[in-house]
Amino acid sequence: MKIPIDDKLNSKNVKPTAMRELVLDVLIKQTTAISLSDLEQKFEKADKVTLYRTLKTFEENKIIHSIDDGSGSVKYAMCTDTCQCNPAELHVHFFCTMCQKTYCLNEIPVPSVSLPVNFDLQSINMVVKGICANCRR
Amino acid sequence: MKIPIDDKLNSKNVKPTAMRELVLDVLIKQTTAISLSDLEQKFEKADKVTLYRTLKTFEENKIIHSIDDGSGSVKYAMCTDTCQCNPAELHVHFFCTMCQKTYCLNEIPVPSVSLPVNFDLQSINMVVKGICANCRR
DNA sequence: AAAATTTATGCAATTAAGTTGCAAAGTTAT
DNA sequence: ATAACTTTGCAACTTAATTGCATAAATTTT
Ligand SMILES: [Mn+2]
Ligand SMILES: [Mn+2]
Ligand SMILES: [Zn+2]
Ligand SMILES: [Zn+2]
Repeated sequence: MKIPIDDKLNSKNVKPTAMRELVLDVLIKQTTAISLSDLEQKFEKADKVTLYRTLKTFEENKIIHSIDDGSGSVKYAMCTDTCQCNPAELHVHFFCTMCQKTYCLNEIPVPSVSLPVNFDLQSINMVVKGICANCRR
Repeated sequence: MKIPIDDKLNSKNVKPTAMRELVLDVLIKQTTAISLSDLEQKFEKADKVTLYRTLKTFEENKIIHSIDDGSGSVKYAMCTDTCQCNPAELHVHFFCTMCQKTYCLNEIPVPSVSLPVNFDLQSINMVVKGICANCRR
């Protein structure tokens, strides 16, 4: 199949199967994060569980990251090329209450917060809700 | 029943039924946020749906606020006396990955973020994950 | 006070997301 | 070619959240 897609998979040590190529192709083309059921609807006949496991595999291998945007279903989006998914490089996510789309605001890092004494930070999830630029106009 | 509890309910225009008094009493005593099923387990024989609707009523009337801490079940905690639940007074929440408890960090306001142009902010959910002071020692 | 109306509660059932078990199909190594 | 391992597809299950509806309780009207 397409060379850059296989390259991506190989570089993340994920074996490029037909299914994975198709899923990664869909993911790369997204401008906003998608859920498992969004993904399911992009295929005529693909099993939800296979898609589910494909997403899990991609996530484990840092091809994508998952986003809990509070909408009730977890969304997934591509990691940036340099992303190591560590706490220091977390970015803010934006959920549009009008179009229900979830955006990675890759340019906007999660601000640091000072916790009460003896509270240890592991990670932060920051989701801004509002109206996106597309819906705004 | 207890006067202060009924006062609280009345002040928020929620009719003080026996069930609501019991539920509010439990909520007031919590030091960390609790889920519907946590609440259910605090009663011998109480219907989950009644508890569910009680929480919804409390939330609508700003007696409590709900917290999506990413644990899979929504948590609830008392609003502060002065809370109007508007975006300006949102606070950070902390989820301990060891004891699974969710804390309201009422003293820590959610930091403001500057969004891309034409993105309108409605609210922010900021959940910090880590180890709490109790588990730390 | 009785009747009518509204509100709250309890039980059954449903929805939807996420997840697991297992067997069949496909792939890679010997 | 055989064995070992990986991936896929289907069925089934789990859990949180939610709805419908009938009964019970409280409030209002007559
Ligand atoms: Mn993202
Ligand atoms: Mn809180
Ligand atoms: Zn939008
Ligand atoms: Zn803890």
